Amino acid sequence: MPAISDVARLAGVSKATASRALSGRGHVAEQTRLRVVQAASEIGYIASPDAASLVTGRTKNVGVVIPFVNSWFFGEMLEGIERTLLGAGYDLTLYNLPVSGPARARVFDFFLARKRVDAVIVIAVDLTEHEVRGLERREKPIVCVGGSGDATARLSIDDRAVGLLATEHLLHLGHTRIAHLAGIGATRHPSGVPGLRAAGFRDAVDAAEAAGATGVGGGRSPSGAIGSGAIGSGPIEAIVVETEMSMPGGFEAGLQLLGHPAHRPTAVFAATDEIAFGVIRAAERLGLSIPRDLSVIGVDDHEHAALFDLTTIAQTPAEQGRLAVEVALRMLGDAALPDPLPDSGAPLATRLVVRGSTARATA
Amino acid sequence: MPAISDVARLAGVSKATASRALSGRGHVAEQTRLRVVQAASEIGYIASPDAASLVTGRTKNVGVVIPFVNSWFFGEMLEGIERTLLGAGYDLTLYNLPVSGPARARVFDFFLARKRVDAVIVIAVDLTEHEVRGLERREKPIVCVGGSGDATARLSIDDRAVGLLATEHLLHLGHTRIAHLAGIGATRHPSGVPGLRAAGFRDAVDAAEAAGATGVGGGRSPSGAIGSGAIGSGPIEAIVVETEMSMPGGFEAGLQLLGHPAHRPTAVFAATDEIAFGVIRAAERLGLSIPRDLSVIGVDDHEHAALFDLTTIAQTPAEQGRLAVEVALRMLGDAALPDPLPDSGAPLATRLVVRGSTARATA
DNA sequence: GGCGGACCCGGAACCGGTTCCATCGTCAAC
DNA sequence: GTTGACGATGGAACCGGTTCCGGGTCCGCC
Repeated sequence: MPAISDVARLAGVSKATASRALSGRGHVAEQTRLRVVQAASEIGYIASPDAASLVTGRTKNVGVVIPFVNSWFFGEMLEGIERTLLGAGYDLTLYNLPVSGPARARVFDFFLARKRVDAVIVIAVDLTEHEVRGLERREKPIVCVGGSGDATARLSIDDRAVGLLATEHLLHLGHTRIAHLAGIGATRHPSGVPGLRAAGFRDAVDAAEAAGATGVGGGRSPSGAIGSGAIGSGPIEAIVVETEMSMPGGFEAGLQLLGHPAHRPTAVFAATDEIAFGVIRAAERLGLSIPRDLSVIGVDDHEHAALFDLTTIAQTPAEQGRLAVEVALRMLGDAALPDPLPDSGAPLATRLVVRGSTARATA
Repeated sequence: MPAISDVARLAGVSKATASRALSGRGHVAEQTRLRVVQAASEIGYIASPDAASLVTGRTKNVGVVIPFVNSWFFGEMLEGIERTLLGAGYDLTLYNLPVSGPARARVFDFFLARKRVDAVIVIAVDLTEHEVRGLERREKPIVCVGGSGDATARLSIDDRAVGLLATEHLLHLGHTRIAHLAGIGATRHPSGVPGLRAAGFRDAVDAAEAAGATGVGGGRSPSGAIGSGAIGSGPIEAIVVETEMSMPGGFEAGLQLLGHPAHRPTAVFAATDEIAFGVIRAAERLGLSIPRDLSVIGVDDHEHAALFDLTTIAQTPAEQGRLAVEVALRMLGDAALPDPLPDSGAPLATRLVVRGSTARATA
């Protein structure tokens, strides 16, 4: 393997000049620069990133911590991150770790603590105080996408507003018996993604009841009473059920929810499109027609949403991944990036996409 | 940041001894080893992998080249690879690249050519002669999973046998009008995964026709005549249609295929479960009942297969990923791995999983 | 008692780059 | 005709480990 000293010798210059010529830092006469470049390509020289990062402290490598890769949302985001990093000349080291467990401590204390990565992008994982401190002590920028917590740069949609909008869409269609299939942990972790979407659901229901009760006098239900019981005894029948955030999860929950004819809701707000797909299949299995017997709305605009004709609230994980990388690179003081980033505080964009799975309530 | 010299000073030994004590190589008195370890943890010392790999040439890092991460099969495999690498103390650098295009050349000539990775695991990508040579020149082991080509370690199921088995399952159920929804490229690249599965389909059809024509005299169709036309004019009506290997792809193709009542097949062999899901939805959309009006069999045993009650041929991508890592580590001469690997030449295991989507032909 | 070898340890070279500092030449400004 | 700024370059230190080599001690064995 040729080293830079070989290049230097062949070009008739010193190591220092060869380094300057190849990296572009410092002054080198154009003519000698060409001679060095020529010599390098002649012997197939490729710089050793290890040697370079040993002295510069930069590795041109960022770590990505992600709880799943095998779900549409996370996979899409990972692809967006990867493309953007590659384009900027960075490597991506993947840490796919369960939300908790021994593997997590190992990744943070051993893998990420070393000097292998310049920055860390953390997806849908709440970092502990200890984990944040450990990285900050080593001056590694952290960018969080989704999830909660503070102390770091954070990119996120407004999940509470999403829940509100989805539910309002159903309410405006005249539905009064509405179920929310929330992700697991919605009640236990009110600040997590499932919790925030459920809170938005409650907001919409409460507001509708308050509006309906105007002049009649306070039929507003105590909003603490969710869980999997009914909330609100007013004109709106609302129920929240937690389920696995997947298609089988939505299917199982859907069967339970829709199987009982008497209490069957006429509309379902699913916390994710995958849950919604499961619900749709459960409804079909039970002989219910969508949207005649049941309206369904999801969140994500999954690539299969059009196939299921699913009304949903779109977000763009690949784009979010791209943004996360740009924020991270900016924190590293890297390349002049194109247009200024949106206010880092502002939530990311979402968009209501109305398809055929929601319609006016008929009952 | 503390360096090893700080540890050495604190422990009252030389850098050399400190290095030996911490890495476990060479002889160090147990007592001084403890003193060094104690000193290291006291000041929070963490070795710099850059410095180490600079001199040893090993990086404890393997590169993974994968065309998609956002599909069940690849995502699952990636998770398997990641878990195994992490367990062995290795980092995983991800290169998610389109099957062709400028990004591909960049990854191979720039990213992988540097000394950042010890080995490369390539998934479902056929390497060019030039790419293989480039890596071999730098003495980096290559492990390929799926795909075709030679010159490297390769892990793969027997896709032709899978196609054969799936089709025989349908034939034994009495179906005589069978369609194969193949992946794109099945005819153009006969040695690719879609091509091999399609070949297995043809094998089964040909064999059935030969058996049916026994004594009657050679009704065997020319097996070259596939594409999207009918193959075989004997007792078996077989057709091959290429489609995107996804649920929407299967849905579209399914609508076209099943929409025409006269030529409608009674059974479909889908090249992947995701295609099968699309076909099932298309059938339902057309009012066909499964398995009464249509039998469907897929390949993969996707995590949603049970939900769709889909008969399929199971393979285990996560397990395959684990195996790929073990082969790679073995080629690196790493840790004594548990039991010897299966013959590297032998194809990986698959298993027929019969569920409710296939049944005897009724027509 | 002498000797070979295993064990333990320190000094120093080395991996392959980057960068500080010094030197030298050139040219514009005073 | 100096002075000084600046461009171009080389020498050498340095990043943080690993490993070679050599010296010293202790033990077993002839």
